[in-house]
Amino acid sequence: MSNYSPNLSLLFHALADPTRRAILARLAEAPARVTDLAGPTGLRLPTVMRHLAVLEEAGLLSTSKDGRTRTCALVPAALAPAQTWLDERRAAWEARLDRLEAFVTNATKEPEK
Amino acid sequence: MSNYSPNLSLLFHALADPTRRAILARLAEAPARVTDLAGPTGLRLPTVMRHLAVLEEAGLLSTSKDGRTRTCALVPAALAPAQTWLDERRAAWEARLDRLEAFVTNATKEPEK
DNA sequence: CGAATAGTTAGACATATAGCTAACTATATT
DNA sequence: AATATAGTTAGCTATATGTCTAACTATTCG
Repeated sequence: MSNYSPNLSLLFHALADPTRRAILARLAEAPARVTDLAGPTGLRLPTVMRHLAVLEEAGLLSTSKDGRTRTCALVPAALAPAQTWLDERRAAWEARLDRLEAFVTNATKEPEK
Repeated sequence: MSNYSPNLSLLFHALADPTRRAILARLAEAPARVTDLAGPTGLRLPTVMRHLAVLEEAGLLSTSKDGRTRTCALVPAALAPAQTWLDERRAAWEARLDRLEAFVTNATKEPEK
């Protein structure tokens, strides 16, 4: 619909993979090199690189290369759009439910089926 | 790593598609039949059904069939795991950043606390 | 009954995703 | 200079995803 938002799609897609969430968890402790991230996951370097590319496109991490090593670091603020979306939706949805319940409660006089 | 959670993957994946988010937005107004959901999206019924299956697997909506029509309704509480995950991560990540900044600041100026 | 309506199932198809190996570049280390 | 280390690029494979059409199963209605 008119509610199109490429950022949200990239963000949620990036977060939808357990390996990527594991990478983020690892980076929450400290910035790390690509090899450091590959170790715990048991994946090959090129595979990890793909995940890093997805995370970076979503804005969730930034990388910098120094000599032959690339260091990856979290970008905490990148979560904001997802949080905002969830907060807004949930509030709206629950408000709707509340109104519905109020309506049903008021209309308790009609049996059916 | 050990933080594996299939629910989160299903949830985030379900939310990663703009069409599915549009369906959720439509359902936020009121429960709707499958055909009602197909209309605005411009998609065919089978396509919409697939999206509904994804959303239902993620727990985001529930459906019930009455006669020949199926009605879909939101399950607002289903967003909770995603919200919790985001809140926790973001808090932890920013706390880490703060500690880092404090460290850098302390390293260049007089120590406090 | 017979036709219209709502949904479902099955299958085709193009693209995307997640993983791999092999081979290459660039930087340290010895 | 020779070798080891860190990363990158290219390309293969299998599976998943999003979309469609066609054909089938109810249900409802004139």
